[in-house]
Amino acid sequence: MTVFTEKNGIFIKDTDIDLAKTFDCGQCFRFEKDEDGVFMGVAHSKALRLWERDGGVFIEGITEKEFDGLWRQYFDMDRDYGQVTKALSEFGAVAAAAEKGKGIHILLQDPWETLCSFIISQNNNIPRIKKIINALCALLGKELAEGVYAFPTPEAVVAAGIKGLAPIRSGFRAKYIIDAAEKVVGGLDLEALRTASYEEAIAALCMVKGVGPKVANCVALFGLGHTEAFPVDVWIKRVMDKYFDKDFSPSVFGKNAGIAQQYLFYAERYLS
DNA sequence: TGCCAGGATGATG
DNA sequence: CATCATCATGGC
Repeated sequence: MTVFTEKNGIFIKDTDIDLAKTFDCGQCFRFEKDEDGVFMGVAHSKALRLWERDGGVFIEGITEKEFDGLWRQYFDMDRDYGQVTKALSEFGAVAAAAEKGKGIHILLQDPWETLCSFIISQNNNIPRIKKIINALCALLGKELAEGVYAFPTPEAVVAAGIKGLAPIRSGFRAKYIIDAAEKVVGGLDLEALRTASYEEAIAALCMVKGVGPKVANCVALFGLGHTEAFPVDVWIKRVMDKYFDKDFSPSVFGKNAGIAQQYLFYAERYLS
């Protein structure tokens, strides 16, 4: 991967990232592609526009310094994803997952936003999840540009209260969102869970109402960077039982086990 | 343990 | 067109 500075942004050459799959694989709810192939969304309180071009990716309006300071980690550009797909492809039943998932990168998202988003995602479908999150941002988030809103701070959510959240129509999840916001404002240090063990992070996240092992696993993977975890006792077990041999061990994926998990999730709709 | 909590969506009758 | 099951679930 090489980064070049251009007139109004940076161009990343020699990367295997596929933006459509990365934004559409269920890890992220805030990016949309327009008819010209431009992806627009908000991450880490910045409005972003980017697109694929000449076998690489152009990101508008950022410098190389900003890329190295934040976006390189956000887009997980320094991992060898070839290793993940190679490991997956060695299991006959899920070789298709490796092929389908090729190009997915695991985004390192803001932990609070990730926690909130996956509380909203529980027992829910992607169109409605996106709708609720967009409504939440428009209601309580800072306006970054015309009609473009940052994800609201936990303080803003606490201030709104459960009645204040009524317009976003999150249903029974509103009380969980409030509890998460109160705990974060009250000192739950999500950043600190990045360096904690996966088990400690899960335990801490499950203290929040509405957060069980599945939601916690998503937050640990997408918001905290726990890419090494492949928890066989949550959702993934269903897929494993279906596609893997009984003696399969996720340890073959090493530090990329959590990423293999996401490839399977993305590909599962194509495996039958 | 089983039932319940929005509402969108796609399958089925 | 109506009805139903499902949803990366958790709480009580």
